Amino acid sequence: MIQPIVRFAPSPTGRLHVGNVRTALINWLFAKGQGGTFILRIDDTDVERSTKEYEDGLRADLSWLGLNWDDTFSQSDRFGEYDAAADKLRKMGLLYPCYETADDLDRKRKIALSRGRPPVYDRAALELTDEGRAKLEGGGRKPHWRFKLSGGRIEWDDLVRGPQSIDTSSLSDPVLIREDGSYLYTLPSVVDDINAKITHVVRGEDHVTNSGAQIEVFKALGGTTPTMAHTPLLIGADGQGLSKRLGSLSIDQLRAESFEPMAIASLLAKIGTSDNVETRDSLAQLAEEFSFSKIGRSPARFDEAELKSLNASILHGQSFETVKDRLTAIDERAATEAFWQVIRENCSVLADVTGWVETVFGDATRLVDDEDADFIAAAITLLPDGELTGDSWGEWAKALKAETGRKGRGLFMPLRKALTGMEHGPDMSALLPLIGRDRALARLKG
RNA sequence: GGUCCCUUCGUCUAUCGGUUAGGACGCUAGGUUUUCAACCUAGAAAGAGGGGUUCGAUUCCCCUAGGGACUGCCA
Repeated sequence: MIQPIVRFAPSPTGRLHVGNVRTALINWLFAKGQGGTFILRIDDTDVERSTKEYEDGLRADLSWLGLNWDDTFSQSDRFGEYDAAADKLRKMGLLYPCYETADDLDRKRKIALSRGRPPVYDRAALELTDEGRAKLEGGGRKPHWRFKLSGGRIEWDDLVRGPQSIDTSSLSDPVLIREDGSYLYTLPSVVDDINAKITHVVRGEDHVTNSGAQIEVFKALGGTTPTMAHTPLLIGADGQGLSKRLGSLSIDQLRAESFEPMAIASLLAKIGTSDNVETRDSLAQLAEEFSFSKIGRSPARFDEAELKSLNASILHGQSFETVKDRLTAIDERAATEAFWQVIRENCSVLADVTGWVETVFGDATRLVDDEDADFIAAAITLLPDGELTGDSWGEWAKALKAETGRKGRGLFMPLRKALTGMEHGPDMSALLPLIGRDRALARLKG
């Protein structure tokens, strides 16, 4: 098999969100699993909405996830190529000028809809005479340009959806060039795919009908049509489309919330597939397991709770060395091996350490029930002398048991609450040395 | 309105006409741990509804319902 060449082609008009990233990830996993090439193409033909900041942001997001690209380029550098392709289509009679305004088109659509007809462009511009066109242009009107669809059926074998057949007569001729002369993504995308020798176009199923039209453009330009794969879209935990809640699911925000890249990658790679949703250590591992045949046809559910639990399991296996720098960034006091070993089991995201820093080193709120007051008083006098060690907790509990007759939960829970202000948390025998003698006494005394 | 896609435990899914409908996560209970977590064991938990075809339908066909996508001078 030839090695695949794929591309991920975001528009720098916003930050990457989980839906985008899933497409990027699937492209990457497929390419890398086959020893292929992953190209990052910046679709910035819409100069109005595209910004350098978003472009930088999207590169940062991909890099953070480990989705490195073998090659990258921007469409804004390639307008000459698109001009040449447009000329070629014009000469073939497949690109024709239209003079309707956006309002005109909107009105036509509404009328068609109200009559129960499909809102497809009526090709009125094709009826225009040379004189008619000259008159419009004389009046200062500039055309936008549409690609003339064949009207026949377009068929392809989709790697995810199987055999596809789209009737182009039910589609509007796509606008390739805006009135202001700028390109919509349809033509540049095809030109670049041909030029970069893209073998597989892998994107969300919201592009299925686009693919139908684009296949005709591929054929018109004499390029080989890439193999298509359209993956089902993501939906939220509530079963609704994700698009409505993009903001809360942007990659930079998940990063800010201190999620692990591999938790995100694992979840996005596994949901909607026949594999179990579990974490993997590396993208390479995910790539090895990737196959289009494992991807189902119904929408994949992205659940933040599931992400959190995957994240926790990654964190629990993380060595101190791998998180040391990030711990230091959160709080110097958290950056010790002993501290990390004790509290990591109680963190689902790394940012949770903040709470444990407070519990261990800060001002933990003392919690003592009235009926335990005497018991705590006894505990103060029986706290082992000298520096507290891993054995101190056991000795202390033993002494208290002998003194007060308490045992089990009634013995240790009042101590835990008095020392940490909580009913749960890491192992007390490990926690006690970290809290230290001075703070322990201060908290017991209140 | 039209076109396309989808519907199996709470969730992600397996099943290529005959199965006690399997697994994973989650959940519940017990064990273990002097908390929580982790771990071990056990358990509850599913074919959207209605018609066909067939000796037999989760599986094939049709209808209905529900969900998703597209129907842009967005990508």
